[in-house]
Amino acid sequence: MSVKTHKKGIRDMVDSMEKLVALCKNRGFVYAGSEIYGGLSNTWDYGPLGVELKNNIKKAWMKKMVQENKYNVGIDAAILMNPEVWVTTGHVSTFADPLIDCKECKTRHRADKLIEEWATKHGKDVIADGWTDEETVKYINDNNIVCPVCGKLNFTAIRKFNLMFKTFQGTTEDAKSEIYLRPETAQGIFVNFKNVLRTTRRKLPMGICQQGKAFRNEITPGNFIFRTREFEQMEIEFFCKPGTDLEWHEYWKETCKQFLLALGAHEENIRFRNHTKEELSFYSNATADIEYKFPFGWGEVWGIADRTNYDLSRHMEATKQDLTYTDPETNEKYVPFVIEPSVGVDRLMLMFLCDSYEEEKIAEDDTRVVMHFHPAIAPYKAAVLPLSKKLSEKAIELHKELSKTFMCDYDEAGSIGKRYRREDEIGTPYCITVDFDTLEDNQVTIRDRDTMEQVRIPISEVEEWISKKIEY
RNA sequence: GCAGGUGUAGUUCAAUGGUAGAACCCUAGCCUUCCAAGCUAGCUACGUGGGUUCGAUUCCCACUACCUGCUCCA
Repeated sequence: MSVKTHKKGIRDMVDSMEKLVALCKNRGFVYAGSEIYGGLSNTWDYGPLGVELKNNIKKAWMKKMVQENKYNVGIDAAILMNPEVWVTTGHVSTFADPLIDCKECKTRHRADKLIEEWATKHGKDVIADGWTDEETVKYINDNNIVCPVCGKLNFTAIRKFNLMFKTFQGTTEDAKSEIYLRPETAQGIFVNFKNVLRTTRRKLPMGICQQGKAFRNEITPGNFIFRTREFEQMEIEFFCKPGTDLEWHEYWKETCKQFLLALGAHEENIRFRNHTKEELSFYSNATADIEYKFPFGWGEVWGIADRTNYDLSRHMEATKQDLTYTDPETNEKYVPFVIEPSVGVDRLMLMFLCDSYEEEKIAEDDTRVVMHFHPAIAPYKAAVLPLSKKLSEKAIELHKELSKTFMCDYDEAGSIGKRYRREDEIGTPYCITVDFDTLEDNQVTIRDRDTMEQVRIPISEVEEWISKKIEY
């Protein structure tokens, strides 16, 4: 994978998210959700430029992970799944914890754990798991179980935070038709493992790739599009032979990193963080996060986890289906181990927005904002700018032609310098100027956003020239 | 969900118990032959709902949204 870097120069890190959020809103990358109704907490809508950027990132991922990777194939599973899936994964039970807050010291506790801890201390053996809310509250009050932090007995009512969004399938709203919006895309891959293996006639190792929305009722979302309740994931479940998993884990760490670098991310803003033994899920062999240095601190962008054979084994238990793989050469039979590189699209987009942002000081009292997107992900690849409105006809003709191949902007309002700046601010890498000589020699000037260099080439070569530049 | 702060055009800021001004941005016109020129005109705001009041953007309450701290993670 070749690595292209764009102009680094003297570059001010976005010191506050506000500037970026303002730019996003102002130029049509990201708007606050449901704004004219007073908004809806932590929902964001992607505008005309935002959707281009996001789609370009998704396209790039598909290209690198599916099209160019010999092991991988893609699928797109349904958001709605059989609710039993989430029972198997533990999402139903784990996230139905009875939570109470102490009104005195504002700490939060699990009501059942509170009782069990108290019981243990008092030499009793009580399992409060599975009690009704009434039973739990009654037990706490009857036994005068106080807050372990402040020692007072003044709790809120029990609340259950289920991380999953619930809805109903069919027209009746009874418990039987209750289903969930998926809290992760991964399970859509696991339940299709057998289908994909058979229909593609693949051998292991094999990866299944998927992009799609997932929904989580996070208690604390925030930081713009970094953590939202509705988000989009790009996940690979990479199935391999047990014992080779750590090797593949390294392979995917490197592949993911190279992906980011190929799209122009600054290496100094990226780091790996390996999960400690305490952090690892009980079933995981290893997990490494790729973190990015956001204006608000280092944040996880890409999680690369070794999930062992946990998921497939659980699904085998629950469904009694055989999800083992038989090696066609050795006849060896095993439940594949899984490496899961999982990245949030919205986070990735935020990362590239931050990483591309530059506030360039031109004079004492004059700054311009330049978004240094890699041409591959830039919303517009080029803009056609007639030097004068008298040249509109020629310019419109060129714009129409180029638009057949890639997203191309057109602007004839205001001075040429102003238009350059407008394009700089939305990250358009190439500005094509149609001038009066163009009418004579059929050549145009292309200006590079990062280097400010200009080339003059025949109109007939423009499309190929730019197409070459946006390769990745 | 809890605590603290904030809420006036797209943005940054004013003023006011008698419904609001500016700059930048944006739009249109004139002008303009390569990096924010100029001139003219124009568009656009008191988060939402109650209450007090003759009258509320201003005072009070509730809600909502955003920012900052506690939980979780792509």
